[in-house]
Amino acid sequence: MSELEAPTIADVAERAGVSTATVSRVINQTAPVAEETAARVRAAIAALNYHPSAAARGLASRKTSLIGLLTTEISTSFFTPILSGIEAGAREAGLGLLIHCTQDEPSPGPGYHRPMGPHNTDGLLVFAASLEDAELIYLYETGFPVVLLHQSPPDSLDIPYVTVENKSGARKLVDHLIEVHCYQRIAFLRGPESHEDSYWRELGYREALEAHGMPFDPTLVATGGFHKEIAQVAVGQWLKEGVEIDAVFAGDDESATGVITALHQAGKRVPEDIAVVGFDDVHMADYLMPPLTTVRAPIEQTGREAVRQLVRLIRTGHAEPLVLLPTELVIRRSCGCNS
Amino acid sequence: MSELEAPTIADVAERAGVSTATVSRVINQTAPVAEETAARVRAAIAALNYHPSAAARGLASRKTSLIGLLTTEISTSFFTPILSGIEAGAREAGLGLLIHCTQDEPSPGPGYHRPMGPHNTDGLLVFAASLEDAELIYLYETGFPVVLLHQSPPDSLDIPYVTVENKSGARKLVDHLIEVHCYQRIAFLRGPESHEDSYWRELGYREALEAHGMPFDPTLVATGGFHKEIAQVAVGQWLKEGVEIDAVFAGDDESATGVITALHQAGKRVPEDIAVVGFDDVHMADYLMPPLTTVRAPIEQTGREAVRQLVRLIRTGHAEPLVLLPTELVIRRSCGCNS
DNA sequence: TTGAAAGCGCTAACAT
DNA sequence: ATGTTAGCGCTTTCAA
Repeated sequence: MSELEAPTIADVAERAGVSTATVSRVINQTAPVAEETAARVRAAIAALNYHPSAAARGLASRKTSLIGLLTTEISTSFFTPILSGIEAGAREAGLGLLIHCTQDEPSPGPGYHRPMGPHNTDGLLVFAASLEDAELIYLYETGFPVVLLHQSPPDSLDIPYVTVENKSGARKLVDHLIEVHCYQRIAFLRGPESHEDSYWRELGYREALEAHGMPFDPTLVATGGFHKEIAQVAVGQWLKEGVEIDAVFAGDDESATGVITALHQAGKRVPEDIAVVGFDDVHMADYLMPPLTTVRAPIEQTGREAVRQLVRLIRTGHAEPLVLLPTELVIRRSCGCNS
Repeated sequence: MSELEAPTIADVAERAGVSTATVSRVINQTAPVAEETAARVRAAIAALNYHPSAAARGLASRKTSLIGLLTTEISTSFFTPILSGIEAGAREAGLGLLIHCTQDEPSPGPGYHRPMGPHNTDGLLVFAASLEDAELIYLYETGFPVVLLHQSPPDSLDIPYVTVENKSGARKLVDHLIEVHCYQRIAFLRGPESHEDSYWRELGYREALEAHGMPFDPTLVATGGFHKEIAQVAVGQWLKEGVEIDAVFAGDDESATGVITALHQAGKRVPEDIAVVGFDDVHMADYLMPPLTTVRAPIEQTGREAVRQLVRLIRTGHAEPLVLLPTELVIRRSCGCNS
């Protein structure tokens, strides 16, 4: 447990018989160095097991080599693959990843302690509604690189954002329910208000109904919160009230799980009595009983792509204003197909 | 997009009419400051929206206020709650969290670039086998704070570690299978070798058999890899070979999902024909068909606790050598109960 | 209770 | 191709 002092660039320079500037040059490949000299430096680095101090480097170069991720959730089946994609993207870009979950935190009033920002990162990834608009706007005006994930920018500022084709995915899904299975009474479960995804999915749902001349019935819409338990009680409520339902579009796969469970508990068969479909195609979707018909959203890619855009923004000052990743219908059995 | 220069401590000092030292004192509460002065400083900080540079602070104080997390996986149902606990723990401790997934990376030969260590963090959380023993030993000898998660230290060094009571949990589970359900041929699915958890669970399995005078039969053990697909094919293999099985202890819930699916596909009923039990009690466990009997491992707490120990280690130089979180049997239906 | 000033370990501009 | 040196923005003695 002896607190050994870590070697500094000066130690390396001394051992290699060069100046610290030269050591810096071979480390950062920022200027040509004679191969023989470079070799000596590398040897010294290896011998001393030298690793440059991130703080010193950051202070001198004014960059942290870190990106930050602000999120509202962390262990949901939806966010988890996104995080995976982000981590992989950051790693590939040679950037460290700082993460922070925003929960019951004070609004940015006076004395607000920003967990991440220009003081400790080179750029920020902001998932869903994890940052107040005011903060977002402040960062934007300040010229700090930010990319939004599954959320559009406030005040239509041109902050780049990446998300999936929610509306058209939902549209395809509900079209399938109507056209192939001829379901008439299709229910929809909303996600939490903080998820813009839910808003677009509902729009797709409504468009599908309208396109087929079917009325939008408010009694067929409830809140599932993108959450198993919440969806479960919502369905229980419908059942108790005797609402007539042919199929339920659960908003996401997580909710679909709760819906299926509620239906089973009520003695209903899926899909014979009531069909169920989800959205996202999370890992579990294929393992539910019955296997879940859903929309594949490339959410891991969403994370990777967000990092790519953020890196572009950091390095060039520009990025794609909007990246919309395509979604794809995944037919399994819960909709009534293949059964 | 104007690249505004961020205010420095000097700007704050000037605006408040004090020295930078005083500003530092009110920020860090490192020495008494007259309340009236402090108020002026705080006002200046708020007015300028000042946030101290992490790099400068780190360089001067020789601490980063960051902890690092090294892991082999990130989006598994097992790791996800751990991460959640770690993030919450770090947030509560006022520390930033840096995460890095170690995948197909070069061994620490010459020129090895350590993603995290003394150069960029105050301490490290190491999950499972995410860091080579050599590196671990080096960090240990260097006196750098490290806490292990779900893994014991190499060479029995006294590096603190936290994990769950795998062996006794498995023992209780298999005891239940034997004593309550009288299953004779109980199969076991191993996890990946990199997961020490699997080793201890197997030990619990073997002890339970032995305690009941039942032979250990190698043909009843295969590798499920803590993975749905792998478990699925392992079970398929058993079925194809006609191995007689009463129940399978899947190693973890993830595998159990694959086992149940394989059994369903083969036309077997769970638990009537073959019972299935898991380990971990992940979120999905209660939503499988049938609901999964398993062992509740407080894995989110495991993450929180690891952070607590790491913080202790950083601040005091000492921590609990071993924290073993208790596990608890969760009886649902897949074992044959309540059906 | 406060200020002055010396670094912390790097990078980068400027010399040579 | 390489060395010198002036900061980067803080914290922390040391004085006052």
